[in-house]
Amino acid sequence: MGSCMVEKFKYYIDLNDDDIDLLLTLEESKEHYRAGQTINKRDNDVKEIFIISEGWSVISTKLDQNVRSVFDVKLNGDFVGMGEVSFPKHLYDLVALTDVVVCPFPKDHLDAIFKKSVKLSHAFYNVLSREQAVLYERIASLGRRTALEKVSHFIIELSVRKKMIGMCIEDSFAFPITQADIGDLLGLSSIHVNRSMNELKRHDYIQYDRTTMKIIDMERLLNVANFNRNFLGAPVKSFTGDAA
Amino acid sequence: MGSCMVEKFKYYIDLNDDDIDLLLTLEESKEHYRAGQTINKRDNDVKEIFIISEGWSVISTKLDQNVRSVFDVKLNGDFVGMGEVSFPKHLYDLVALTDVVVCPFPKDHLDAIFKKSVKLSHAFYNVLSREQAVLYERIASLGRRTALEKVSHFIIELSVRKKMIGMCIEDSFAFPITQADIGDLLGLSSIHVNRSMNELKRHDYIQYDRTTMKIIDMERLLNVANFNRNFLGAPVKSFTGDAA
DNA sequence: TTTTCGGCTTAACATATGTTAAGATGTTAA
DNA sequence: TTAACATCTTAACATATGTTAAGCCGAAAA
Repeated sequence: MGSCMVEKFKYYIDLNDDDIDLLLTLEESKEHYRAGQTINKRDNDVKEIFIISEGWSVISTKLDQNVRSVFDVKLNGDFVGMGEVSFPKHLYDLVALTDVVVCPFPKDHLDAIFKKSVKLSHAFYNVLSREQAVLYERIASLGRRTALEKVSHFIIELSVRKKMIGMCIEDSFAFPITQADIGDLLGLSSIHVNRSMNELKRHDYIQYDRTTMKIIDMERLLNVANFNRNFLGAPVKSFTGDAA
Repeated sequence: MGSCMVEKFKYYIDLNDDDIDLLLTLEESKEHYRAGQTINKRDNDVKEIFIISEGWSVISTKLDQNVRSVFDVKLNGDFVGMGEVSFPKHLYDLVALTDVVVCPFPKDHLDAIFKKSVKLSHAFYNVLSREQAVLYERIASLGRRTALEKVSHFIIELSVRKKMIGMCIEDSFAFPITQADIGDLLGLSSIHVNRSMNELKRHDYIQYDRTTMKIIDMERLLNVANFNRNFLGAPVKSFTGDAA
């Protein structure tokens, strides 16, 4: 099996052999973590960027003794720490929800990329921009959507992301996340997450158990969520906009 | 008066004469907008990055006929469109709250920067990373804070930002933003923003009128807001962390 | 097999925030 | 000067969401 970074960037830009060689040189061997383990801890030194290779994890932080905020779920193929790499210490915790495999990419290698390849520098910049767009979407969601909309939106977003990596077949995908975690992600109590999910189930929009989520009526779910279909749109391959 | 971009980046990195020349070459003349004008419109072509030179503006989007989400307030010295530049079309509206002066920086010039200066590429990447950290903070705020905490936090954040640009004297600063706009920013109704602000006023934590905000009891306001003092912390000058 | 435990489910109740409406105030336009 | 309009303010009321508590269920541990 090849390089995580190469696989990932092939989606954003056309890599030539030099690019691929450069990336391969800089990559290290995979690391394994168990469900529940903390992969990165806030305030620890930032040593690397990760690409998730397998499993689910979440980026989160404790605001207070009893208050936790979850910022995002990270899946197979996602980058972690793309922005944190500009800071000396980790800003957030990265916690494994399932068993997880990650590809670490040492952060001083990023300096090498910037020196040697304009194209790859662009690519890193673009990844960060896309992450930013997703965060904006989340802000709008948190501020101005009802619980039912938030939950629907979250489920659809996951199905879209899972589909992109071939892990969503017939609108059905693995769903190993706790309702409490979803609450911390959407700014809701776990009880209210439960109410909302069950309402969606009662209407036969979705079906789920402890391990699996299946969207039954995507059309109506999209409607409930008020989902903007192009917010996870196609990537742009350069600043000048000559996309794929 | 010199270049906006140079002024701004001096804060992030040590610019030598070549860097400064490069930035100066690429900068264009300032543009003026009137209060209420839309500076960038969503779906229009992205042509440039801006640095705000004077005045207040907001980044926002309409989710629906009656629903608007405000993502951020942009002040003197702030970048706008640092992430949008990776997309062909604008993702959000940029609206002037007061009369505004901006320094445009054409986006194809960014390509030139990436080709000619590793250091400046780093700097742009770092700016984007810092913006991301602020967005994470906002997400935590929206999801897990009460109205009173949100409003307090917003006022303190503004005072910190205003202080950084020398526009906050004795905890007093210009405040030309509507309670409705604050509501759209914090995910609250304007009525509830009013309730919260007046509660803060009644306790003599703050004092304000249509044009000016003054923090009277910063200690207690920080306490109400549960403000994390280092979230607007010092910048990092390279990925390898050899800060200033 | 039984026990334990974490997560799900539901209900009853509490509360923060939203909504509507009406008047006050200040600012701009005529 | 008056009129028109934005915004702020306050009150009464409606509702979405949070909280507490209790029982249930299924997976892992003993």
